[in-house]
Amino acid sequence: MNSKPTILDVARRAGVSVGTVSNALNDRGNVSAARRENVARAMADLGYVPNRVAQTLRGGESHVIGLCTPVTSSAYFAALLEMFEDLAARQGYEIMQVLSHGEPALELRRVQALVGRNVDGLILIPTHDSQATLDLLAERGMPTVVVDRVARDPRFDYVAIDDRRAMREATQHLIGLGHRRLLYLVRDTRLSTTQRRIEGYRDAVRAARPTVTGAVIQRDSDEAALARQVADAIAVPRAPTALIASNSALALSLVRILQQLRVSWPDDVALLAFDEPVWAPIVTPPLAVVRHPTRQIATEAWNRLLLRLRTPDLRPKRITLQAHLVPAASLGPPRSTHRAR
Amino acid sequence: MNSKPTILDVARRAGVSVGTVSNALNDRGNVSAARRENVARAMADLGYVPNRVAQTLRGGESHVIGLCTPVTSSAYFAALLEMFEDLAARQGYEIMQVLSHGEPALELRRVQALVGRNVDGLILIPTHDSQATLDLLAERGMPTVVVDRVARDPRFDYVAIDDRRAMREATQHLIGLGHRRLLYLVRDTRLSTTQRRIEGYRDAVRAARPTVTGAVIQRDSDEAALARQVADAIAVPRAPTALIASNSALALSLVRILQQLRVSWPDDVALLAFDEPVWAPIVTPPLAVVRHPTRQIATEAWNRLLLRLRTPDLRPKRITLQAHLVPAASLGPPRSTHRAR
DNA sequence: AGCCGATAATGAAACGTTTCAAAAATGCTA
DNA sequence: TAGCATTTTTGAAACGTTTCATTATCGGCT
Repeated sequence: MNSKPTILDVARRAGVSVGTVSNALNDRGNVSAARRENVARAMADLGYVPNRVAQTLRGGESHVIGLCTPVTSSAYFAALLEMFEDLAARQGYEIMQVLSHGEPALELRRVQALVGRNVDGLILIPTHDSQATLDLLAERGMPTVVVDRVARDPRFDYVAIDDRRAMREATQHLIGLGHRRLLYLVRDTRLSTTQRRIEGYRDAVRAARPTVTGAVIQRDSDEAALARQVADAIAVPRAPTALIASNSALALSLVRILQQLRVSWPDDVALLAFDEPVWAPIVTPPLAVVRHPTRQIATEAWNRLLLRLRTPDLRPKRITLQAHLVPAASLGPPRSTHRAR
Repeated sequence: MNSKPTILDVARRAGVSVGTVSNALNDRGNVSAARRENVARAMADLGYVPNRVAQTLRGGESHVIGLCTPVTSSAYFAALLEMFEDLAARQGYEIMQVLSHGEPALELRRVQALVGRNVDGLILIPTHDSQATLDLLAERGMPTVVVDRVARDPRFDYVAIDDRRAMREATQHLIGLGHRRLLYLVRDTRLSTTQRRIEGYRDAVRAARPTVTGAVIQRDSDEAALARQVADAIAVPRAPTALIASNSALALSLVRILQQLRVSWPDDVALLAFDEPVWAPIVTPPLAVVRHPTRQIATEAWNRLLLRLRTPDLRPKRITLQAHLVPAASLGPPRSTHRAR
């Protein structure tokens, strides 16, 4: 019990030197079939499991990839983790995940922990200000792929969706349906993701001025305050006829708030969410969303990181993916148009 | 760039020996204030980060806790991970998560990977048959807390909810509302969690026999097949008046299916889910659930594991927590009773 | 000034691998 | 069978820490 046989134990039992065991283990050439056989048996008998820690210390490669995300409770991040873990497992890597809770200082500490553990590379979903973290990583020459959410830093690879375009197209779609007064709900305007989405939104609104107006409401996670704000925005005479939530969590809040206010969609307002909550198809009526290409993001980021591990001085690259509108019954023409018919 | 200063570099720069740096770093006694100061400055200048790998190799403790779960895309597991990560970060640990996808063979391989990485301890959410994994862990004397889902193995600590009781009480509640024909949808009957829930369900049904009957439908993730089965079950003359889904994913499927069949709740059937999907409050009408005490599970498991790390030969213990019914509008009296009024 | 007991600082061993130069064994050829 | 070229095998160094037995330094007392 509690035995941890080492390579030395194996060597003794097989009657060979540690060097030979190591060679057999990593099947390098130069080990005769007989020895190889002996060693294999000895390993099996003892239940030997190579000590990755020692391997790492000696060899320099840990075969651990760090993953730093704000949280995991969001379905999007959980899905990313899951995909990375699968990719990793297939290729002899482990994932070590660490949470920043969106706070720069905490992120730095947690990433430092990863660095101290000799991760081979890192996938980072940054906070609104990851400068310190990025500086650390650049200084250490840590292979890193940044996903989403931050102004571009020329030292790193990026995988991101084209938020601006996706949001512009979504907004145009709403305008095309006849909506003239829009309202966009966002949470953290410090995130470049949010900023780019707002830009896209404004692009579309601007192009249709002055007929179309687009407001933005910013709120942290205080749902009660958000509820008041939404209630106010909707109560005015020329109220918005289409509401857009910038992510799933916000969409959940918004739906709850509208239900409480007894505002229904698409009759009273059209409803759209950026990011795809699992429950989009089952609210009544179903919610239209802008879908993240999650799987693509994960594979692109992973492939890029692995490529960079093999070829460290690759020139940093930005990989941009497209997110698309998935229409559903929550979209409809504005009420006035509706009536006009 | 790409510099990885070691303790030796720090020692040189501070003009002391490596031993002293180590002492200063882990502030052990016997280091004069002056030296301590020097060392601190040298570390800051060089951007020194202790190499955890070397520490682990020498010291035996890795300060990494392994976490093996079936998936992360379920909100329940994602929440557990998140809580563990927070607890870990606070106490100088990292979490290394690994996914079994519910397959015993894969689980074994992934857990072996964790063992090879010298994790100090392990939190395991088993598959339907984790015997091989548990044997491995027991043999290595790996401190392990098992969460949920498996027949008890006397060698390990357990944290689980009282599925049987929770399900019995939930079922009794439905019966109390007047329901006489129940239908329980489950996914994997090989999981002891599922089995115990079914037992609880049967307990309640049996106690109310012969007035009350309770059927069970088992289905893998094939939603189309499930849809047919549900449609059939509901089409018969004396159809069930209350449906229960055994977890969130199943609840999502069920809601979708019922919507398609244009069966509404609570008028046509009462609806209840074991496990709490985020969307429970926003489907119309809101879904009643049996809520997992997720936070409690996480803290109990974590505390127990840390206790066991400090005191290895603790006697294994089973910690049982209660899950409670959270009523909502999806529960109502059966249609017939309804009409009778 | 010389000693003594504390307190500080040092340096080498050890953790479990991999790697690599060197030694040993083997096979071939003449 | 001696000599040489290969192929196997070996043993020790190295990775970056911690630990611990030694040694050095210091302050306080006679």
